[in-house]
Amino acid sequence: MQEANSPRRSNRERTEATRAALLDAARKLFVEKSYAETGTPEIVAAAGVTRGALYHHFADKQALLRAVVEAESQAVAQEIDRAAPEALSARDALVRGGETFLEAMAVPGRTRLLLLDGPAVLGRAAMDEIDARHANRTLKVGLEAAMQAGDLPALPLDALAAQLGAMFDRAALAIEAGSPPEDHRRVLAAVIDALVAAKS
Amino acid sequence: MQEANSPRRSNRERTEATRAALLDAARKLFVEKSYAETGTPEIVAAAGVTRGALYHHFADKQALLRAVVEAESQAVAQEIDRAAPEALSARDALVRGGETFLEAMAVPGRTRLLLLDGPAVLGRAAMDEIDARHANRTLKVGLEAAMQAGDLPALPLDALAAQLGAMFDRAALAIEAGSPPEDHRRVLAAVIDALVAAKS
DNA sequence: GCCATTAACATACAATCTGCATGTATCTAT
DNA sequence: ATAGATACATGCAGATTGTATGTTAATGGC
Repeated sequence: MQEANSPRRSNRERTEATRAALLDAARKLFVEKSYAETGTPEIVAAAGVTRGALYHHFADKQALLRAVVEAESQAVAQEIDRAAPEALSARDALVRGGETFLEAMAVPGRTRLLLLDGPAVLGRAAMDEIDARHANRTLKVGLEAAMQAGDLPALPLDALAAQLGAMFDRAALAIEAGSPPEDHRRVLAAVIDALVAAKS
Repeated sequence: MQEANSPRRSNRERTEATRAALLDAARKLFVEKSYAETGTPEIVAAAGVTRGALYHHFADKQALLRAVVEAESQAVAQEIDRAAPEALSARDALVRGGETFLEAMAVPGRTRLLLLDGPAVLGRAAMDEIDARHANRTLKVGLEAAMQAGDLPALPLDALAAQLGAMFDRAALAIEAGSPPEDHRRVLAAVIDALVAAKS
């Protein structure tokens, strides 16, 4: 038997603690100064481990970013799922989901991680794959439901989800840059309403 | 008197030739392997100059990317301007401008330079400033004309231009990634048509 | 036409950084 | 209890960036 602090920790505990410390430190620094301007020595110092630990748990610096991005993307989707009120009109569900997305993306650093460094470092394809399992999935589900309910015109689902998703992304980016949030929300709602009205 | 080739060139000639060689080489390599994975030694080798010349003409590697991006952005806007048919309905002008934009962005490397590495390395604010003088300017002009003609609902112009621009950007990216171009063009046109129909 | 100045490079150097290879302590399974 | 795997720590090699210093070629007065 040992005290609860450092000695005698199981391998699983050690791994989890180290990975968490690395992810936290990396997230903080990537957000503060960008991925490219953050060195691994700085990350491990902030995490209180050595570079050896970093390269034991992650193949390279890029894999560390991938893990950070994955977690962040998942967190955003979770907030959207949690806020889903279930019984709304297709239109309201889409607008409501969009609002929640913008709120979730207002968490400091998320726009940089998910919309700038992520795509540039990991590539568009990798980001699409991640997004398809998270935020963009929620959007696609909403669009599909609306379309089948006849509330939206029949359009290619993937293309529509991609482009509407891009609008939301851009709105989140612009808002963080100081653009009036109300303007962007109005435009988003107007586009959704226009599409719903065009359901011919 | 000297022969026309290398000796006895004016300073202006030397500068222009060197800068052009560096920009060409940098563009080629940034597109092939991304900004981050291209080293300055490789760039200057391809350009046939030394790193001294590079750092004489550009403050740093980032400034070189900025120059490449600036030129690329200008080229896209120029193609759009050139293709503008002047006397069309607001709706047709927007759709036509969008088509031209997608064609221009199909030039290899443009999506990477303008939509991935540019924003990540130079920052969103810097890219917005560049875009505001080029492609996004043409979009904004088109939207403003349509709005004043009463063909579009009154919406915040900057936000609308930003978000529609994001849709076009995303379409360009998706098309390059292999997504069916026709799907994206249909969605783009559907959104524009829906907005025009909602002009009330 | 000469000379001082400046522009346009070339070269060498210092500081980092990344990824890997090697070494060591700590679990874990048998 | 011991063999082997896991989780690190440390040191190294190669490469990269930006700068400082040196050199050559053009330019602008006199």
